[in-house]
Amino acid sequence: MDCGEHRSFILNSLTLEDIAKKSGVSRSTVSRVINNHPNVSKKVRQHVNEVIQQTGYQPHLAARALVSKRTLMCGLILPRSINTFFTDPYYPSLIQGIAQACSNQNYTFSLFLVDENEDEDQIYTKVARRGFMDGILFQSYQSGELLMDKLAESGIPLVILGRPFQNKEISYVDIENVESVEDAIQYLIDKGHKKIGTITGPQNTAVGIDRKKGYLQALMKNDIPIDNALIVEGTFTEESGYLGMKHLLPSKPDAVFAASDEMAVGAIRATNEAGLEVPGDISVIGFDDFPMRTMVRPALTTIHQPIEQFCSEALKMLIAFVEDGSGPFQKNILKADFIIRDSTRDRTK
Amino acid sequence: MDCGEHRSFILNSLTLEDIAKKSGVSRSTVSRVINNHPNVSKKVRQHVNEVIQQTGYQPHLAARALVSKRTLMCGLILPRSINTFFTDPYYPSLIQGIAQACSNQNYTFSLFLVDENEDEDQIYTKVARRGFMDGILFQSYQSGELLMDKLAESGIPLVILGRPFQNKEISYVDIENVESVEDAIQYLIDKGHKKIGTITGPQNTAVGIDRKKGYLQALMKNDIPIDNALIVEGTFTEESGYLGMKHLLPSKPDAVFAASDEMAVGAIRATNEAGLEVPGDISVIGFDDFPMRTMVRPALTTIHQPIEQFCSEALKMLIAFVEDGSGPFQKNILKADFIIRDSTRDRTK
DNA sequence: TAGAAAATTGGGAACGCTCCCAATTCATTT
DNA sequence: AAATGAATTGGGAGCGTTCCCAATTTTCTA
Repeated sequence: MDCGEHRSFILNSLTLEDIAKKSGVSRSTVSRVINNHPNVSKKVRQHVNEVIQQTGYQPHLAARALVSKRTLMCGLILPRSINTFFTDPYYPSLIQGIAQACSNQNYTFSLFLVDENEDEDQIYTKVARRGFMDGILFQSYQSGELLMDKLAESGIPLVILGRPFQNKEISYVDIENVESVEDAIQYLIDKGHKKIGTITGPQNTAVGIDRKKGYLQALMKNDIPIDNALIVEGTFTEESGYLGMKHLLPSKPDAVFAASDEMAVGAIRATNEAGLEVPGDISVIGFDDFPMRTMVRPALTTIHQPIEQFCSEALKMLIAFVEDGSGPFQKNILKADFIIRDSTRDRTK
Repeated sequence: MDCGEHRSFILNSLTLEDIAKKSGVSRSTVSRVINNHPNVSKKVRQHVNEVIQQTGYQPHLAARALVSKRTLMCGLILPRSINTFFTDPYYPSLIQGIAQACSNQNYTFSLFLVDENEDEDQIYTKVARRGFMDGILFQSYQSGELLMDKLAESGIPLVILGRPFQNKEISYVDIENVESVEDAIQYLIDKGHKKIGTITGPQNTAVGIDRKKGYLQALMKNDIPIDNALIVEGTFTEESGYLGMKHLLPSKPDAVFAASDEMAVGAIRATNEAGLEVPGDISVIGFDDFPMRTMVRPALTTIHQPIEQFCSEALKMLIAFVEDGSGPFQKNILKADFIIRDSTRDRTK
């Protein structure tokens, strides 16, 4: 009778009923044990747990999802444009952060890379199917606005990563791009810098736009005229920072804010190649402070992007929507700290 | 009666039965239409399709999975070590490739980033749950062998990306690392290079080991003594290529094979900084040929990693296992072509 | 045009779980 | 010791599909 006793873990396909029989209780009781429902006597609970342990039983997720209307899975939608996805450490960082957050919350995430000009309907139907994803995390990107609207309209729990482009009533999480850059530029001004340049991010990204805005606002608040020769657009890559700085050097800036650390590193290289020193001749500030760029010399003064917190906040928001229904529009803006290291110096003394 | 006609797409939760009623046929017939079963009359099929279209009906995936025992989802397991995940363009490329392959095959993939020293049991139970993933793609990495064995043992369809470390009977797909590097080194020898150095990949990775092996074998076949001063270990990053080349330069190599394009780029930078030219003074060969590193000057002679094909082969293999059961151990080794560009030159004339 | 064969259709059962409610057991009170 | 109430337990129904088989309709053949 008990011929299956010798732990056949292989392709385990026990059901609740099997466990029930093995432990001499009912299916319902086993279910209660598994889901930690209170109304089970200590003795029974322990015994059932032992049986579960030794059989290696695992509830069938599809069956569970069918009745509970919850899959504990969420989708992460990212644009798949070659240049950003590979060269910008932001995406790997984001993926890592979301993976970590999901792991913490016992969620699983599926990654959807959408071509910027892919058919919206197609990806929409792929993502928003019933009994599939509990909710969607959606990286904001310019050409994704239509898809974003469509998803929002469908009623599936949705949280946007980074602010949407058009101002709309879809909940999102973002960081203080404008304010933090303003702080950084103000710091440069306070420390006696007179010609502050910037290598911006791409102006078709929200962060690219916002960080430039922070730069401009700081200058304006201090009545410093905007000099277009001190502004150049980059693509967040080291290479573009290098080229951007080469472009800026003839205008003789005494400080440059690069909208990413990668670009800052490139900018420093260009500066050195021109026979100038950082921070001796030019102060350089970056943005991101991701772990892998911390061992640059000189250590970068930069703005810390709280990516881990960003991801966990986003997921928490999403899970709240899943559990309580998408409430009213919410935004969650995280502080980004300005961190002073060795690539800037005080020019007032 | 027909009060729901005005397309309430929002939170669509129609069932097969609803569609059946609306189209005046039975649930079974609608199911046949949806799954393209042959036995449905043309007229009925068209009518049902219309109803499906205008209601926006989508089958409930959990319900479907419950009976069909298939979720059309697969897991991709990658190690989450900071340095490789962020700095090596291989991982983004792989993720992109798998995403593309899955999209083509109508699969969805979930990404699992596992800490190198995470509890195997925990991640195992996360991944190998019933009614969850149809199969698993598993990036080979040294400390992942235990988890890999465990998954293999569980009977879940499994394909390893890159060869396992210990030779075992688990199906995998790989590229010809050894052979392709041998070809490249042979080319250098044929073109009159006398002192060929290498910047290897990390020797705790299979590709790092294999590419070094290719280098060594080529030298041995040509009776060229191995000079340890001409061998240095890198980490696949540009920085490590730069440092590696600095280390090699005192030995005056006339050619260097770097186990990744990133390292090759760093090596060229170090060469130039030392006042030497590529390929004038030193020939440099890379490995990867990923799209984002093609605009380097001089254009890199390199070995093309067929990442797209690699991913699609892996997924095809996995799907075959899902459909027909994991057959006997298989390996699928893809050719990696040697591509001659401008970073090497002929020294025989 | 009857009868047989083929094509189409409908409904029951099952997948493995959760949830509800009724039944049972146990502890408590008078 | 009986009555009351609380804690525990078991079983039915249902989640939305697919699959099987029987029933019905259509088409074909003699």
